Amino acid sequence: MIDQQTMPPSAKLRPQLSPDLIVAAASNVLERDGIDGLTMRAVAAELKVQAPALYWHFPNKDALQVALFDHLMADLAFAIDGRDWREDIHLMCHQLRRHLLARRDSAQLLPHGFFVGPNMMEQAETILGILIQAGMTPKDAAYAMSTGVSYIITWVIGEADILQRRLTGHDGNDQLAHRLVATGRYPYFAQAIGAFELGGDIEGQFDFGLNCLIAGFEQLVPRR
Amino acid sequence: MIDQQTMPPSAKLRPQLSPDLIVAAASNVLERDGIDGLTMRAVAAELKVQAPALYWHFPNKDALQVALFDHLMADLAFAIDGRDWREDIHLMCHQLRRHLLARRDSAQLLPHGFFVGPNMMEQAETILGILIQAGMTPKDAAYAMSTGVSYIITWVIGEADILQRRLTGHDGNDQLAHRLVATGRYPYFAQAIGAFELGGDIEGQFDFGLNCLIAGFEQLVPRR
DNA sequence: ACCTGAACACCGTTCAAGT
DNA sequence: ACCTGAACACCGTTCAAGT
Repeated sequence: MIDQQTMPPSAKLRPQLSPDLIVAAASNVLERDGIDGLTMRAVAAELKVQAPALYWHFPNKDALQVALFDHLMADLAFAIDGRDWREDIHLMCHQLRRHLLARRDSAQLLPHGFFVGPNMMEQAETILGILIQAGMTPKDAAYAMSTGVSYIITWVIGEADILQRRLTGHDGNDQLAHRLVATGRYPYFAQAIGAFELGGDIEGQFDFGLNCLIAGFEQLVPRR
Repeated sequence: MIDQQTMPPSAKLRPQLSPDLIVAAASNVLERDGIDGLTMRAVAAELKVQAPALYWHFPNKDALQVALFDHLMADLAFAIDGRDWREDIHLMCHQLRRHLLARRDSAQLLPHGFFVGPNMMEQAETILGILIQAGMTPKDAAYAMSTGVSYIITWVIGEADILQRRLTGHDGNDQLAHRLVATGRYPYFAQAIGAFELGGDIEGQFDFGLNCLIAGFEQLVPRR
């Protein structure tokens, strides 16, 4: 006969809660219901537990979101060849963009901007290594990485929004811009308005900003 | 004797609600209580009105926030001399940063990234004019502007967070990074960690990213 | 046309109480 | 040590009803 005290029946059906289990459940909720559906109550329900139980393992929702972000970055393995640092950085940035886009609303997880957690640390080490080996000072490399990652995170948030507006056909912004341009008081904007349209070349625009940043990075690397 | 129907007594004490009045009230609430205090109920209370009244003039809170952002950008007058486009852009970006920092949490107002409203339109026209006159194609100028403004907005959100963490002394991020670096498994990060510290050169880091972008912009302008 | 009262369907978080 | 039950103090938004 099993001792009820040390081994209650529920223990076999549902293992004890842990930060890892909670993060895994939160990941499911985020993928299924998006950032608006990611509530403490929903994560708790996913684990068949009451919401306050989560507060034994995380001090607050922000901490859970940070841990979840770091978890989602764990399986990000950069495929680089180490020949040209410019190509490597370019490739890594595109990979990070795709990684974030593939995990619903992951870019909106960090409440206070870019943050290096335990898993993200590995990726950061790789990036910093490339930049420092290319000839940057450690400080420049740190700034470059944080500027680049911030760019990509912000971009992905905006891109996800554009993709959704395309689906829903909600182009209120475009309509307002066109009305204003029609007044004739904004000649330069009138020339450029095509670039702001919803049907624009979205990946090309990502590359535009990325190439601008990399061009700036190049100036920090000594010529040979 | 005044007709009660057309001129009720309350009309003299409190004029009719309007989008402009609501935006002005929202501006007060934001400055006083920050983005977390900016609720429909708080804006309504500022106007001595019930919250549902606002929904007659704005479809939802997002629309009010967008209108508020545009309002806060109305008195942004760029001081440029038109001699060197690089200097002008640099100056405008610093001015936009200061403008956003001076209006509490204004950078967090836009729910879906950068947006050009009626007031912001004037500023956009100025920026696009400089870039196009410098020799950029209208499309490149549009991409450059949107990349630059996004960079500044994201930066300011992060900078406000850093400034607050300095005040509250909340440097949990730093502690985690130091613990991980102490394992010795991240040699490159160990060299760069000083740049991530809270006491870093914050304006220098802003300039770093800005100069990278402008270096990229320069490649889009024909040499002479 | 424009606003109020009351309610709906939620939130994050706290805390005494259970086991 | 770890979780539940119940509650607190809010949210954005809807909608019938008033004027």
